Amino acid sequence: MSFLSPDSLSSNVRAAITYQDLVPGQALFQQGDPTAAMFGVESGRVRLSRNTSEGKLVTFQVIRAGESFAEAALFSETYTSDAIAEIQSRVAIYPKQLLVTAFRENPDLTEDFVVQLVRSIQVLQSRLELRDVRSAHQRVLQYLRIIAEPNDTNLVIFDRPLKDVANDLGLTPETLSRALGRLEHEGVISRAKRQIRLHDSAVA
Amino acid sequence: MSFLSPDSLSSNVRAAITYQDLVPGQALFQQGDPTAAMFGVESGRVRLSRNTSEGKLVTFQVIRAGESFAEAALFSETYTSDAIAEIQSRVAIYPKQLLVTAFRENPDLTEDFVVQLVRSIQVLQSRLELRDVRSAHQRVLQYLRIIAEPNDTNLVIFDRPLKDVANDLGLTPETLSRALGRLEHEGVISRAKRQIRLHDSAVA
DNA sequence: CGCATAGTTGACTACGCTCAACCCTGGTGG
DNA sequence: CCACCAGGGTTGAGCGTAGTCAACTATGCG
Repeated sequence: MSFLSPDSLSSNVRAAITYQDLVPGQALFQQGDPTAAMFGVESGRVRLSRNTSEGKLVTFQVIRAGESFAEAALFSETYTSDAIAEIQSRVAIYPKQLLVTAFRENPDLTEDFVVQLVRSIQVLQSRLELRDVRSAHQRVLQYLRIIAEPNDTNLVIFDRPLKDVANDLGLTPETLSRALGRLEHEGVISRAKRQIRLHDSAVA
Repeated sequence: MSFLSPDSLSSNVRAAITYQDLVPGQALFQQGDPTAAMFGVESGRVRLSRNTSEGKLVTFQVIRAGESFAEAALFSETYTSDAIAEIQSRVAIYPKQLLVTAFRENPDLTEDFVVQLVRSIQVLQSRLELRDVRSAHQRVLQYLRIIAEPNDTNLVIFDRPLKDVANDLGLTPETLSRALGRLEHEGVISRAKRQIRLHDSAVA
């Protein structure tokens, strides 16, 4: 990614970046914590989520290697969600104050930063839109289409348990399993464990 | 609001701002249109929404007088949603290129802008979280709590049809009606048409 | 006064959730 | 090498709740 790549930062900024390793399930920060920094995932996978009062887990975004997160934290007093490592991960820490001052001197950096924010908004919007699809198998199909689109290849490979995917979709694992089964039965997709191929009939 | 208030803009920027009046139902822009500007609502009410392939209407945000919208458009090629006037409205038009250059010269303005973006993200996050509450009456209650919180008074007054509110919540008007009826019956709220009072038992 | 729209209520349906049992895989240790 | 185990995934049965369709009332506006 271009944003926050080493050569886009001045040396003094680069020097202030530290790193942290996280074990699976470890929290980097929690909702309500005072904001101290934004982060980039060097390796592994971090989930931004929140626990509702009813005990449900709402996932806002899943951050993978090369992506940044908690951009919004730079302009907020506290974090608005939890950040949990789903697997062993390594994150880069960009101290808040440091970046804010860097932005004031470097408009290009700022612009890249804003682009990231906009991207977050768009991700959240599609997630919200997805939730308005009531029928489980339509929602799953839509989800697969969204994931498959960028690659353009009609292949979707999940790198995490289907039960997590189900949760992202606002479904139970059982319902997701049945939905996938039905889609396969209808000939819309074919699948081998976590690899799913969308047939042409799924594009329509 | 502080952002884009007249005195925070240089005179040449101010001069380039134009205005447009919208009749109820009129679209200011539609998803896919090339982005030309961001906007502020001078008076009236504008809805940012999208029509799904299944014919549903997903509302991302409702913009009221004094608020700005389509900030994300400044850093995107096309608009990602429709902007529809829900009632007679007047919007200020801030041309894209103009603002982008203004940002490069005015870090304070940029920071205010970013704060707006962050706010959008937080709004979307709570909307998404709300959707994870399955039971209708719990969801409605949660929604009322969120709306009531800032004012701190336990009174919620809707300025638009309940069927629109229902749609925001991902419910049908019938279900919302029943949910409100039930909450009232349980003594959690009391209501007179579109005015709703939350009782202390609703805070828990 | 009459029409259109919003809101309410009722009966029925359908779909996803819950709970439970079962299979399958990968990993661990004897 | 196999026995065991834990977690993920699948399948089944039954239930509950929100959606749907319809009829009716209430409200606002010409």
